[in-house]
Amino acid sequence: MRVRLEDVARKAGVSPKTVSRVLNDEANVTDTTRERVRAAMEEMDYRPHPSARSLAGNRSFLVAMLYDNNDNPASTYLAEIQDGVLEACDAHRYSMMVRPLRMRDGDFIRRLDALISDHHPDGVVLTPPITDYAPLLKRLREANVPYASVSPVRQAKTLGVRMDEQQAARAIVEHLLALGHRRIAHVIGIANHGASRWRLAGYREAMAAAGLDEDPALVVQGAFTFASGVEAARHLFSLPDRPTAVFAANDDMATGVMWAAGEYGLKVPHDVSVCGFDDTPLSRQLWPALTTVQQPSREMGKIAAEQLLSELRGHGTGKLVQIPFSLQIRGSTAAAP
Amino acid sequence: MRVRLEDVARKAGVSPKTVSRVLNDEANVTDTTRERVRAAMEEMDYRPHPSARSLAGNRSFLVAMLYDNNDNPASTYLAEIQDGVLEACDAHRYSMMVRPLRMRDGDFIRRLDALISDHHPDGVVLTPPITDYAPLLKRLREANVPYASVSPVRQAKTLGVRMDEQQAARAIVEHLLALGHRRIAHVIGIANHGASRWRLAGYREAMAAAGLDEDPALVVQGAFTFASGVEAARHLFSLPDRPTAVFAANDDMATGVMWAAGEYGLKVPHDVSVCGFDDTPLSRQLWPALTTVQQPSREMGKIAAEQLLSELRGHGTGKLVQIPFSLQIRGSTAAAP
DNA sequence: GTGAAAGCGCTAACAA
DNA sequence: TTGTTAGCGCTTTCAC
Repeated sequence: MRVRLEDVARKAGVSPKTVSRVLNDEANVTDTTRERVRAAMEEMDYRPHPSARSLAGNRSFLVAMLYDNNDNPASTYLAEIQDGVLEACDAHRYSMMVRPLRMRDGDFIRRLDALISDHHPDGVVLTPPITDYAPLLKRLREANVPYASVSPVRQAKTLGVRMDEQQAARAIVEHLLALGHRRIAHVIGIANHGASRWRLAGYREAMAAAGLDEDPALVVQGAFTFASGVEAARHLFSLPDRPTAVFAANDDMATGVMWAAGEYGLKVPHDVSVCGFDDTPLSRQLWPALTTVQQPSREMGKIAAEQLLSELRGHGTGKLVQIPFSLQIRGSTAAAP
Repeated sequence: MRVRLEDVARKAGVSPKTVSRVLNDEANVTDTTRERVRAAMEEMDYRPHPSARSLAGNRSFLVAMLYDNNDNPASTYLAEIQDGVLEACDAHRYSMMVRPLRMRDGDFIRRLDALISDHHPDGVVLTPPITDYAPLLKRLREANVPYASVSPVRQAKTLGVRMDEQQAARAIVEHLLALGHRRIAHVIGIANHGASRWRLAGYREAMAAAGLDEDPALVVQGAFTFASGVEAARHLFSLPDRPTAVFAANDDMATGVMWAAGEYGLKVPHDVSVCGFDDTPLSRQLWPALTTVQQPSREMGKIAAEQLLSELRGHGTGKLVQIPFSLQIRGSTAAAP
């Protein structure tokens, strides 16, 4: 019925252990033997039994992707990362499982422990905002489970992938400045998220470089959600001297800003320019379409998983890869009125 | 280190086999013995090793969720289903893996076979549109892999969950009729998707019941994407006698219709009413917010997985569960001009 | 109702 | 460089 390693060994005229060596790319096999075994595997369409492998070898060939589905309004972001992680795992014949965890819940660590003792993942991929949740990282190190992160805040000794969000934010604000805007507002994301901090810092950097003093009334707190964008914008548009442009820390909030503009009878981009960050599918579907920063989430997930796998498989060592950003200039930004 | 079944047996003063019986809810254990074993498991925080279980027992305790990420523009839909499936699997201590497959690709079946022989899932959950892809179903039956579906077209002998989409579509068109609309257009989804057929049928049923003859010019083909909605609407709005309301077969297309309305200088809902189907997060973020049909995707994923699991675990038999729909009346629909 | 022995398919440790 | 032996943690089969 099922082709076993032993069957391949018999066919290739070697011992089971040698087949195992070939299967695991171990040393100490001559090239000719290796080839002979490979041919036999191919011919018999041999598929190693994952449970037998992990039981005997004490490794699971499993990568778990951890995320917080509470603090992530834009689930397309996670879906794209997941796609990328999956692609990388598939390519290396690892399997992947997904694990929602909520930082706000008291049983975060208990659930993490359950994951580890139930499934024994060889490593995990962390997504914002849990990339920097200290109790999590501590527990992973104690349990000796390697991890790679997408957009981690602390970057020393961390594997994964990042983008220079601060530079990207600065660039998009400079785009507004170049259009002649001077009263530029910013809607901040959830406090303590790395993304919020970087994007705010980029905004400040651009404004300062243009010689503009920060008007505290123009910097308002949001929470990455559409509703928080609406609320923030209502505040901004009620100001006696309202902004001519709003840079929201993500696309969902930018959408909320555009909604609020409608409520106040302001035309985008004629009366007010609006831009966001992320380049979610939504941003292209709005009218006018949203100027934003492209984040290649899928690619980032793939890279993070690859770094983890290269760490696990011992080929050299995983790194923290930095990828470039790109601005998507669309209809929601125009010259200052 | 790790607590094994044998350790539990020793503590409870029984044989390993008896612990195994308790673990698997088998018969032939007295209640007192069962209780004693349970207590020992609890006390030692025993976690069975999944690989050992599946190697010895020839089952994987694994459910795979299959989807086509090609034909699914709204990935939040899949993400929500996934969340529900995961919840159900967790509750029954099954693990879940996700598997993108593309009907358009030639290697669909090869990739399915790879999934089966690599991971041996005990069952799979199917999502639209692959719920009715004949070669897939055939292969699953041959390989003896049970499946449950979300919104399958063929419903005889199928496990899973469904909603009466035709009635829902009829209801939303009746809402437009009640507002005084008579020239109501419909934008169809991808041909052959069950969703497209049901929603079109509901539209026709409502129009016919209102005594209105179908105007073929008002029924146009789309493809579930934003862009296809724009294109369809441009055609409709160019008509000499344009519709006063448009029912698009999903929210993404409805968004495209709203975009096109802007291009033609038409105000929604003043000049034209627009409604969709699905109640994606997007639908609440538009301005005006979209009238649509709520589909509880997460719940549907959970129910489908539960039906599969109840089939797998032999507790009675899985069924095809029908769940109710609900209309979300928002700002994009109003009285006919 | 319960237990003893054998073995699932693979790899670790050691030997040759 | 290659093979042998033992065993991973559980379930099966079959005996009691």
